[in-house]
Amino acid sequence: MKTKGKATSFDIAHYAGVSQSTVSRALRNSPLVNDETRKKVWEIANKLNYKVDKNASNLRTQQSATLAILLFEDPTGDESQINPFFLNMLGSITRACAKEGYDLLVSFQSISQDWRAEYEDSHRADGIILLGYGDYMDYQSRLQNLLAQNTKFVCWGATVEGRPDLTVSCDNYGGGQLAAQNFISANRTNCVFIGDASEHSPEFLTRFIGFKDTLEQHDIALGERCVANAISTEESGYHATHSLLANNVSFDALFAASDLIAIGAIKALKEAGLSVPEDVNVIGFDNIAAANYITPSLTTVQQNTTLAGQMLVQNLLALIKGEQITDTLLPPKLIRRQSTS
Amino acid sequence: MKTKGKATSFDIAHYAGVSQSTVSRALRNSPLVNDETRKKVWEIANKLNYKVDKNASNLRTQQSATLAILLFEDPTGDESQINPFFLNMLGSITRACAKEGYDLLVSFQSISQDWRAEYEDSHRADGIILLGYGDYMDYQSRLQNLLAQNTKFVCWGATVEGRPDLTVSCDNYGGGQLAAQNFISANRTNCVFIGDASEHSPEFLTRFIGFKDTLEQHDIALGERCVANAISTEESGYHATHSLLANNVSFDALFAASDLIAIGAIKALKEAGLSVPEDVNVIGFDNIAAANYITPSLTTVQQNTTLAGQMLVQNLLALIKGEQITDTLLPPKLIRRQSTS
DNA sequence: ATTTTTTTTGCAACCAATTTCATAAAAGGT
DNA sequence: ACCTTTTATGAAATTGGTTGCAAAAAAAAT
Repeated sequence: MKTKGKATSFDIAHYAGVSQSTVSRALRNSPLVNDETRKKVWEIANKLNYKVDKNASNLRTQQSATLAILLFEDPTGDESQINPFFLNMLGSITRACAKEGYDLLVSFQSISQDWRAEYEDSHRADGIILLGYGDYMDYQSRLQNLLAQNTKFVCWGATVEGRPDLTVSCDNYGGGQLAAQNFISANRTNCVFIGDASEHSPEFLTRFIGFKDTLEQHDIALGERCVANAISTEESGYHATHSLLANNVSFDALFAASDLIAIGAIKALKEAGLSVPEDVNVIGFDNIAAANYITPSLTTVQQNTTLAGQMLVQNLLALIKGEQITDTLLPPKLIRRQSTS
Repeated sequence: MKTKGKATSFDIAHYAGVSQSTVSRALRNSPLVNDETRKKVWEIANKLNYKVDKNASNLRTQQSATLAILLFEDPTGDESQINPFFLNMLGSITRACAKEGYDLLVSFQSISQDWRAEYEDSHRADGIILLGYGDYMDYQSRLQNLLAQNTKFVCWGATVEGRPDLTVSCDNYGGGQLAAQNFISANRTNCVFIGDASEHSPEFLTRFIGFKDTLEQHDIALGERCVANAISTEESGYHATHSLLANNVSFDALFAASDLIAIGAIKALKEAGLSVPEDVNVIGFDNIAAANYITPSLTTVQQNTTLAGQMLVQNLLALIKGEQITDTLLPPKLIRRQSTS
């Protein structure tokens, strides 16, 4: 009982003495087949180590049971280092896909590169998840491609007014509030923000606004000089903080738009002879693994990556099914550690 | 010039005034078509946003242009935390696949679970990459499935004598040597090893043997009591070190089988009032991101994940092509940081 | 026993490409 | 001008399933 090459449904049909259509139905547990027949077919299929050919099946049904994830890398140079936050997301998305019975096609994209692959993948997968798209301005224009193709996709990122795509994001505004509240209750009112607070990085911008609004509600001002531009890397955080200090901006509380920035900032502070948290309280954003390992350990606004992955997949699947869905906002959570007093 | 639904090669054929076969040839740049015709077909294909249907193409050619990676998770409980080393590998494998024009199908497996997916995937992909298989004894028996099916696969792990699968691995023995040499030249001869030094974890075992052999070549003994069993988690490293100290084993140098173990070990040492590196020198293995962030920063044996990913993919592709290939050993490199003097 | 209804089954079309084989067109040789 | 070779093209088979439709078999109703 062994066929050369892989067994096909025809082989099973032959051994079971039924037609190939019946085999197909039996294996998909269609109610149209007799229980006895079904059992016999299944037995033979198992014996032959038979598996449905996905290509044939997908071709016929015009589905792929596959989602694609496009991970845009920060242009940090070092090839092998991916933003750990995205790596976590990748893990949870993979799991969420598996749970739903979907395969996940992973591809990494250089942000600078032309978006060919995202387009290619749109033909291999039922839907796409976009992660870490870099500069929002570039992203926005490229979005048009996907929209024009009527590709189903969801995106991890800020919920921007009038944005044409469907997003899942952390409540960045709320996260900024949490940070501000923490500083206020610790009586640290001399605050700075490190991160790109412009429309180029809507997530950072939203965090900043939540932070700023909350401070202002307590009559604390955040001057222009108290915002230092930085992208989400340790180096960038280091340099931004460094130049802030070099400009004689004095502060006792620092809110970084991401943990990587915060780690760089702490390094700069230490080098300047300032101690954390005594001289400066520091709060980051993301809760990457390193946040718990550095000294002092980093207080940070945690994004629930497990939930995020699930929601991205769930929403995408709903979108594919044609259901009407809306943007999703996930609750942030402040993780208190040593970098705040 | 717009068809309902996705454009097919027939649509292009129609607009170009040629047959569908010619379209297929033209798009694959077959030498059988006239340059003029080819150009015309390409133009129309571009205009129609046409992409070859992978399902149809793969079905016909009986290939998938896809590799699958099976990531076995450590049974650590916390769902969302994946061993960061493997996450890095995932990143570099993804890149290597992209470079070779292959898609990568990712799936996570609970080690305890029955290996169904690996089998399933063997039908969707041309080959499989296995990563982090947990207990080697269990793994070995399950390997038979893959071998029986004549599935093409490569594995990241120790090169074990008589092992039936093809592996790519770091030179674990050499890594152990590096650690020992470092201790010796720092005149630290009271060494311990933390990690499962048994055939259940061949990688760890090999690191241990390289370590031990080198010490013995310098007439330094490593007693039984100086090896504490641990799996690759921070907690496990913490507890192993803790019990070593509780048993009054004294030492001035500690080699951990992985960075996570080392991080846990350092925590235990600190709690016991021992300082690193003054009282105890510590060396880890892997060079995960956290190794650079902890205090003191961790001296460690780096595994080149970028190269590892490339070799895994390259070897697997060679295997698929039917080429004769052999196990690959990658050179380790000692990264000196603060945890050694 | 006969008709009606229900349950199972098989035939054949279909999905979108690749590829073999036959043939038409163009080029080359004498 | 005629035959041979080369080049370019199309018709049709093929890949392995899924599914609409028709028909056969079994069960139920009269």
